Amino acid sequence: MTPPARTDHDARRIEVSQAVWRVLAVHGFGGLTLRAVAAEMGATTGLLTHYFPSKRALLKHALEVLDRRSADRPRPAAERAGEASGLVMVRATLLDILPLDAESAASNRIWVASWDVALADPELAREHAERYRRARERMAGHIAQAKELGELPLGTPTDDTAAAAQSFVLGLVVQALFAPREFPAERQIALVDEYLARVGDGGTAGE
Amino acid sequence: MTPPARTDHDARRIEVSQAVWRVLAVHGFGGLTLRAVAAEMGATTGLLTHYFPSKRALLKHALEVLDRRSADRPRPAAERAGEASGLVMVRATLLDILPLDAESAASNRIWVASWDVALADPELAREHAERYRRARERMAGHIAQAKELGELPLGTPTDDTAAAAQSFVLGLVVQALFAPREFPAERQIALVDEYLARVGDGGTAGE
DNA sequence: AGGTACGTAACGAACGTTGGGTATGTACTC
DNA sequence: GAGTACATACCCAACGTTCGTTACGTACCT
Repeated sequence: MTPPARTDHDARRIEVSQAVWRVLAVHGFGGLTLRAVAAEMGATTGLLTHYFPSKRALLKHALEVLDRRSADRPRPAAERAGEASGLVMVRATLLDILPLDAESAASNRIWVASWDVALADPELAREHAERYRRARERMAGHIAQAKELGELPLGTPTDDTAAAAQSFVLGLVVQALFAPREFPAERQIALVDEYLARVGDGGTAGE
Repeated sequence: MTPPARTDHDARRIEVSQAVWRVLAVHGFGGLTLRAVAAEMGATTGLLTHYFPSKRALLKHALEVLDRRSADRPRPAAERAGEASGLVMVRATLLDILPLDAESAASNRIWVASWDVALADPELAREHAERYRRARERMAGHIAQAKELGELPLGTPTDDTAAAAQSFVLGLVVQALFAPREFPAERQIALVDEYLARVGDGGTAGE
């Protein structure tokens, strides 16, 4: 009656998700087929259907893994910031979104590509909206801290500052993906710092 | 030898493009099929192949139409700005990108959705990169004017200011598409104005 | 009469999905 | 502790559908 657990079910699901990931990174959602995923992991479509009842379920799981990976991935900037609070943390959060290396570029490519299917599917659109809302709230927390520290002016509502900052990085991601030569890592960082400097103008700490 | 021109060839191509447009606005690029387009315009796939040799040709033409439509569409803000120069023109250019009404929301949805296929297809990616580069250059022209007028500080390179501004609106477009309730037109405009006010800080005109 | 415009129908390929078939391991029996 | 029963994991093959594409037929205008 107890599940014999001959193979690690969850581990296999992750393995499948990673294959989905690799297919998406190269061919986008238009090239995401069960056969392509199966071939990518050296298996057959029968294996896929054994772990996911349908392609849609597979897609949803892949997006969740992508989300979790984005949340759990190494955040070099945030870690270097340590337990710093306020503006330093805001900066770290923004930098960790950007496609500064090949891996995060691949992640961002998939994110951007997912907007096609997400915008055409109400449920996926809702989930995406929720993700970005949470990201803004997280950012708003750091911004509120920065305000308390006097690093940011109090004039603008925290929500607006967070929405603006997220807009800025999202757009920068898109441009960097299409023109990586024009937006190398250093320039992306410089643009963020320039942006934060502008936002920080009017703060009371450094004056 | 002269073509009898029983029907207006170019007009039909535009008609087809508009059908493509309508299909894309609802189902995204994942739902773009010849049969869907044919059904949308009350015709058959035979008509489509008569005007476009392949689906890819149809897709490329649709993207061109989208580009041209974005360039030629009514620009309420820019027109109201008239022949104003400098910062007013920068503001108008930014506002005319945003999904402030249903129609421009549909356009933006298609633009965002096109990033999936574009990122997976080198040629389309190159064309997209070129489009955004041109948009930045156009913006840079207005920014340079604003600098001459003393409306913007001279410290930051014009290219960077343009890239930053474009990043900001692109990201705002994405967030507004996914969360239209949280980003109504007024808030989008307010965020842009807030952004421009920050960028303008340090200018010499108002001091 | 002749060529253009377009519908009709069919092609092969690829899609998501389903249903066996075959190992391979665990659980129970004695 | 060997033998049986059984569930799991997976491959393999095929299903019906839908895709892009092609060939062919027909109506219409000059």
